[in-house]
Amino acid sequence: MSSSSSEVIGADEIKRESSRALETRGSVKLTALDPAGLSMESSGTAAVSVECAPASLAFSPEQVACVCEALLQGGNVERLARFLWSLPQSELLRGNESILKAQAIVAFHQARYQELYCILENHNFSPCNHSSLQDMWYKARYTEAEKARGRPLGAVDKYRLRRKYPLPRTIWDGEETVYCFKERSRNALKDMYKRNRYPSPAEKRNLAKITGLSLTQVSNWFKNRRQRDRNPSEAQSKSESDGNHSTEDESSKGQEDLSPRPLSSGSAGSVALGTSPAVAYADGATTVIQQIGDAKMSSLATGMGFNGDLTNANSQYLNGGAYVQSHGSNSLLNGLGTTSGHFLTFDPQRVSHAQERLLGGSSMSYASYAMGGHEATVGKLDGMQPLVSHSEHGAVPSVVTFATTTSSSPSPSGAPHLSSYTMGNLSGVENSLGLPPLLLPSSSSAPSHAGSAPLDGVVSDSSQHSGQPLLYTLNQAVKQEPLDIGVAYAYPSSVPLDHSGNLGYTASLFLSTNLSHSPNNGGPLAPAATAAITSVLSSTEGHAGLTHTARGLQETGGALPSDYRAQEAQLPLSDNLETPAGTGEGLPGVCGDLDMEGKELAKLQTVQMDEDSSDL
DNA sequence: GCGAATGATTCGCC
DNA sequence: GGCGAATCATTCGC
Repeated sequence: MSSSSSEVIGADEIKRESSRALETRGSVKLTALDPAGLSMESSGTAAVSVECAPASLAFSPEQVACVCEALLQGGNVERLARFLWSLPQSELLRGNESILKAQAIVAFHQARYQELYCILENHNFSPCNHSSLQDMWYKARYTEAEKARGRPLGAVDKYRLRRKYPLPRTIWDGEETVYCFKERSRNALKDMYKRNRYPSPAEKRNLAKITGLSLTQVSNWFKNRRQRDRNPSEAQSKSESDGNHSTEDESSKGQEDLSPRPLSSGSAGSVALGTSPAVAYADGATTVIQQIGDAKMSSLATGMGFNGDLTNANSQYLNGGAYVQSHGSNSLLNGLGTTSGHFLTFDPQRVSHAQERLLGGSSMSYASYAMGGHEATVGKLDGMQPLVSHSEHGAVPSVVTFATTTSSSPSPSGAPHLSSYTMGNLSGVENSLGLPPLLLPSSSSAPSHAGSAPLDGVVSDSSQHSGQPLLYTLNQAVKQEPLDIGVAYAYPSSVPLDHSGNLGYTASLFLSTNLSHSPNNGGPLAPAATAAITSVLSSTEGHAGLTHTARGLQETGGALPSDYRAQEAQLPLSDNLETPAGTGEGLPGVCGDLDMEGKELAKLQTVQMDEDSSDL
């Protein structure tokens, strides 16, 4: 608990205040001065004042969830626990996922593992939470076992625990993984390998996107596969494991043919070594690519498969297991004058390794999925309107203002880095910045965004802040971003309580007391976090379900880091939305698969409060 | 516990 | 930067 607990109103007091307000129904004016801010006076004011009229005295479920998310991102479990404790039992029993997740994390952190297991086993969680909850599930098992055995667990011990305590289906999609790779991913890799042992970088990227693996994993897989194919003994074992159907045997035989070694052997074009054609289906017409000699043409075949609409290729790949391309091949083969039923012959023996790659690559026109898909979302989103206006809206009955600073160098471990609202360009800004009002989609003007697009809609609004671009992201969850901005800024905002109708002073008070500086309690919650939560709490009912996350890009430190974007791509999206996979080091995802990097991010997001966490 | 299978890493080469 | 080779670490089945 914070040393400033004498000054900061605790959760119990929040409850009392809430009850009192219930009785009086009168106007409440609360002012809390965070003593922690006194030390910050040199760089800014830390006074937190709250004035609010209790339009309603309870959080809406969405607001509770948003606060939970924000506190989760902040990483201060104690605050989260206090907040949960302050909630009425009815709120806890609603089964809101964010609350459940928060409860699970608190239980995990407090080593109440049975409670954790109970929560995880008895509530269905959305896929975007699976990864972190799975980590929690296993880590709790490990910790229990370690305590029971009194010694650290080895890899095998952990493996056996994982087998002993399989993930509940509530936090697992049910798809089996073998050696960390899902079967469908492995099939996709094998299928590609049968066509081309040396996929181009673009093909690897596509595979990474399809399989949900990282580019490195894909490359490693091909490298290992080639290496073990070259080893006769391993080839035997491989054929044993892979020889489940005739095509495998054929390909296995062809794999020798596919090896780079025979490139210069034999008379060119005279011997058809790999005669089994690669067949692709183009809009119903069959295009056959016949492999003659070293099947370097397979590169083309592969390119054909992935050419065009990767999204299509993706879904078909995953759904069918077998490789089917409905229309992508057309665009590729256009230049070759292909019509249905044509045979394309190709003699790779005349083509060098590099030429082959070049040839294959030149024939393909991959959509740029690198960051393009994500960046494309950066732009002005119509239908946005200021939800929180400046204080000149005097008619707004309630005002929540706080000014604080980050110049006290937030602690690297405990300081929450919720940068849901961060500045786009802080260069040259010394102390305080006034943040523009948050933008939220108009409920009437942007109906098409409801439930889908706004979840990852990034809005650039350069008009609000001296021409400096600000990005606002609307997400389902407030995300944590490691952002250490060495400047202070203030966020004045009006809170139209009459919009939400149920933002009670409890919320504001909670913010004023628990979200303000509390350096002895894990450090101050970043102003960005506070601003985000405030924006959340000031949301209207029409925006319920959305966490309004205003986030900017800090240009001072350079461009948005790639992992940031990667993480962005992991945002929970509707199932019908394509997740723009990052470039390379993949992002399989919290919502879907995770690449290693993404997993780590997800882990960090959820279990970072575990300070002595070593094996994450 | 053991061995095989598999993914990841390192190193040298081109 | 990608590749092959060697090697390590982990996963998996027995």
